[in-house]
Amino acid sequence: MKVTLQQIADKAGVSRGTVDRVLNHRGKVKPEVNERVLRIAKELNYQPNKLGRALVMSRKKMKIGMLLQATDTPFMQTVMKGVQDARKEIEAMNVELLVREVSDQKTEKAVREIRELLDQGCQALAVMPKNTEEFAQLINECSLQGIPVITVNSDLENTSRVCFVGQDARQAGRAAADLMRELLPEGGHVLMISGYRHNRSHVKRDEGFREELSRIRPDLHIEGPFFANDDEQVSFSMASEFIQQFPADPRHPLGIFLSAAGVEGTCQAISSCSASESVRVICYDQTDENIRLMKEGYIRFIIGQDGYRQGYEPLMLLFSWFFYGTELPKGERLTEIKIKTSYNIP
Amino acid sequence: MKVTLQQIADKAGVSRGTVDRVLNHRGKVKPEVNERVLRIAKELNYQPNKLGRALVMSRKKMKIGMLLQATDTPFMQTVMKGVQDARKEIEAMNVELLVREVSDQKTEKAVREIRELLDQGCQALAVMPKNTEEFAQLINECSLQGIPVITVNSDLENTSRVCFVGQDARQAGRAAADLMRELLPEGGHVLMISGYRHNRSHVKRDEGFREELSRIRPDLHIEGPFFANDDEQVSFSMASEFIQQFPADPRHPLGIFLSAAGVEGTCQAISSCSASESVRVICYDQTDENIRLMKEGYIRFIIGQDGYRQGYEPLMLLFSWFFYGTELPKGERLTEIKIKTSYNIP
DNA sequence: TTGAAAGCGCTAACAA
DNA sequence: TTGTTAGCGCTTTCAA
Repeated sequence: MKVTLQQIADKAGVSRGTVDRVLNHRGKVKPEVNERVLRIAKELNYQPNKLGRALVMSRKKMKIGMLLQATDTPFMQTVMKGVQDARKEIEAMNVELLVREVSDQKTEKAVREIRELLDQGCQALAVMPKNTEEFAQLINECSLQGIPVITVNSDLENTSRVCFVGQDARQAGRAAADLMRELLPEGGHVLMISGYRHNRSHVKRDEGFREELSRIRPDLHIEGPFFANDDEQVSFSMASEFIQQFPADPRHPLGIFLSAAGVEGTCQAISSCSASESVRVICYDQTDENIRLMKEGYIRFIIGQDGYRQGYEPLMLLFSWFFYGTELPKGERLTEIKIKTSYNIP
Repeated sequence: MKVTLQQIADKAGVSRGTVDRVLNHRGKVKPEVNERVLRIAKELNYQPNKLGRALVMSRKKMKIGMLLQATDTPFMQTVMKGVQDARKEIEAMNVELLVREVSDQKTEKAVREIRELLDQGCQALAVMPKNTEEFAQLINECSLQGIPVITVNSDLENTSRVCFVGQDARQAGRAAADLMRELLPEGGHVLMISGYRHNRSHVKRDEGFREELSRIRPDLHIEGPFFANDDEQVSFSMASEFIQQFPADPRHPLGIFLSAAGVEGTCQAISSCSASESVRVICYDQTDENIRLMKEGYIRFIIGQDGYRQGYEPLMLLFSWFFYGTELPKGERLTEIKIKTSYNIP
């Protein structure tokens, strides 16, 4: 049988209340009592019972806030699934979850949303940050007030965010390069289509890919990266031009690497050139659309970043921290770099 | 605020006890009261509070039993990690976990262990089964007694096991074939080294691999599968002979597919032939040893089956079922087929 | 067939 | 500085 507060209290000749005070550092306790209780707790190897604590906590009104970006993209849908599941669990325990979304690129809009979250009394925050100074300062401000912030998907180093949940984008780029190496013939051509020049994830993937591919396959010719700004029309043009520029056949295929959106446009280009047998595509994010295109034979590999976990884990970490008193992890919690083919995708 | 038993009781003009009786089908209740309570509960969308229930349950003495096989293999170490983590969570809630291990191939030994688990009062079971009639009957027997059984790693279809947690072995074989297709030159040679002829997972992987590879790369020459019976000496000989038999160079490599153990022996063979540049190995299970061999450059791809989850999930499912009253899932819970390269492995 | 009450382990408000 | 007590939501006696 597990050891309880009461048992410690009995052994120490004090009341439960005092033991609670000692173990949780609330209120003043006579030093000698303090020490005695601490010693006995250690002797008995006391582990607080999560359920007891939780039952009490569920009486309080706690709020967790979350800020998401560009929730209309397919990848974000995956993240949202994680958020929804977390919401269910969290709300069952009587904790409120406030989710805000910003779709445009304005920092100020995002900052305002966070302030509103704070005003509404959120005691913990999970945010997909903008990479600006103003935003970084806001996060530091929160920490100062004792409100832990977890960054999601994209990190903000050098702030006092408590941890980061997301992918190592550069390594994800390298992993793609390592797969591409197997797909192309001696002296083959690769086109790199990226997203936004100012998006760190995109750029890091590009860097990782290019640096690793030119190292392990110096014979290949790498074009780009070109930035399609998530515009399918643009990626369509880029891919079309590339395919028409270089001759290819099924035995000597071309490669296309996409570090962001633009997959649909690229595949349409391949389709309209009747080149699906002679172009090998590697792209990111296990979205429904990408999965479909892979099953249709346009995409060879998808690199996944476990969007579900990015939605689910930050919230559950904050929840457990408050509710069960678990420690918040520090530093980076890198989500798995998933390699998906049509054979291991749902 | 969440709706509680008491609120329903108030609204129905009865006591909490009666509401509990109605909602959980315990004891007799006057039909009209029964109906009224049910209606109100639905109206209010009553969801029982897990914590309240759990706190009461933690008073009882519950036991979960688990039967594991061949726990000395590296793969099983991964499973054991999952078991240990589950144990920690489960025991924190005052539920006992009894784990038994059998190392030999005897069915009767395993059956005896299960009977002992039952004698000791286990109310739920997770087992890695033997594929025998006797074992299947034992599982059916348990279900008859109201003891749910979850099969782990290897399934026993046509029994009344409540669900299965493990990999789709045949599909995992196909996934390997799809990777191998990219690694070998026109008319190349592949060696298949398997484990035990009577092990269903091994055989299914073999079947999936062979069937898919010969479909998508009919030009390749496939040797085997040969059964090494998890003996590194044997796999060493097989691999050595294969490498010596067919000429190869880095541009025209050979392929070796291992559906079970024997990886160490195979890599030693490659090493002693100085052929690491010209042999491409695909094997199973993300074990420390395999990871090391991959980092050393002997293995190109590892197909993982999420052994951790196989240890963790069955136990947590049974625990939540008993403790929180959650439903047990039916059918197959297939663990992810993970494709690992040296770029996405820890 | 039903109600009342005890109690799971913990926190927090109040009293001393 | 410490002890007492009232719950949190639920299950489970024990009486009625």
